Amino acid sequence: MSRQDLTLAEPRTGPAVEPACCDPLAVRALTASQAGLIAPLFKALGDPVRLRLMSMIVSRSEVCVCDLTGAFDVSGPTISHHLRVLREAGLVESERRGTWVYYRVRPEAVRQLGALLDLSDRRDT
Amino acid sequence: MSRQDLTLAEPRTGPAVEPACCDPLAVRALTASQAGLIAPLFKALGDPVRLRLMSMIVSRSEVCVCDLTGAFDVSGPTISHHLRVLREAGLVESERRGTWVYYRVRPEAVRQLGALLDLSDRRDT
DNA sequence: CTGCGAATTCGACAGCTGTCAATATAGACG
DNA sequence: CGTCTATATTGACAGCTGTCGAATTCGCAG
Repeated sequence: MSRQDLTLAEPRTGPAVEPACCDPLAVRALTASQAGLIAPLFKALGDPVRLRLMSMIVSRSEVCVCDLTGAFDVSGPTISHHLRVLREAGLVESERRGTWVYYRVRPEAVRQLGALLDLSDRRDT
Repeated sequence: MSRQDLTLAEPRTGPAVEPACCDPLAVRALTASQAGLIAPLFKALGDPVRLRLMSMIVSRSEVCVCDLTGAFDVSGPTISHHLRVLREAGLVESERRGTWVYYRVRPEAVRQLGALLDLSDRRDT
């Protein structure tokens, strides 16, 4: 195995996933352990509200929650819930500054997923 | 909007998503319609069994179902179910050849997701 | 301390999802 | 035809998920 052989041994404390995990899917199939670590990240992106939240956070450097809640048809608590899912997946992080809370993307996490989907070194097609 | 302004008007018949949809998340946030089209693709990858199935299919040119079922702890019908989810999301396609069924990746779909996660032209970080 | 606005947490509930066993379908081969 | 094998579909069920309103926490300004 190439970079790291995630044995899933040590109980992780940090946010869900290491910066570099696996070769692109095109290069080498995932082990069950690897899939178990990475699937939750895709799952977190698998809801339209969360995907759009994510896109709003990624496309800016930092976003105040107060700017997010207005952009959706769902309630404040629901936005909070989705932000929590993204945060616990390790895709974003938040910081309170006074009254407001700001969200930022965790670029390593996004890059990891992007790298996984890279088809450039596929055997064919 | 850059390439295509998905109005979600016409009732789609084909597999869920057009080859090119949106700018990378880093460039421009998704509209609700765009998010509604793309989130199901991420959702399909958001299960460990499906992610691993996907990785096995992508990393080969073509895979027989008979080679997939043995690699998991779950039953045959469950594998069939997950393959269906991947197929209906438009991530893979299948072809029957005699007794066996072969699955192939749909590279456009994977590339679309990968492009979405590209952070290279972000404003900062 | 009191009150206020921003954000989160709690509790509830309808609907979805992953799983299996049982059944069905589709070719291949006599 | 009839049977064997490979996949898929069906039906059922426990557990998860997205949503809301109500209650809570956290800073800040009086």
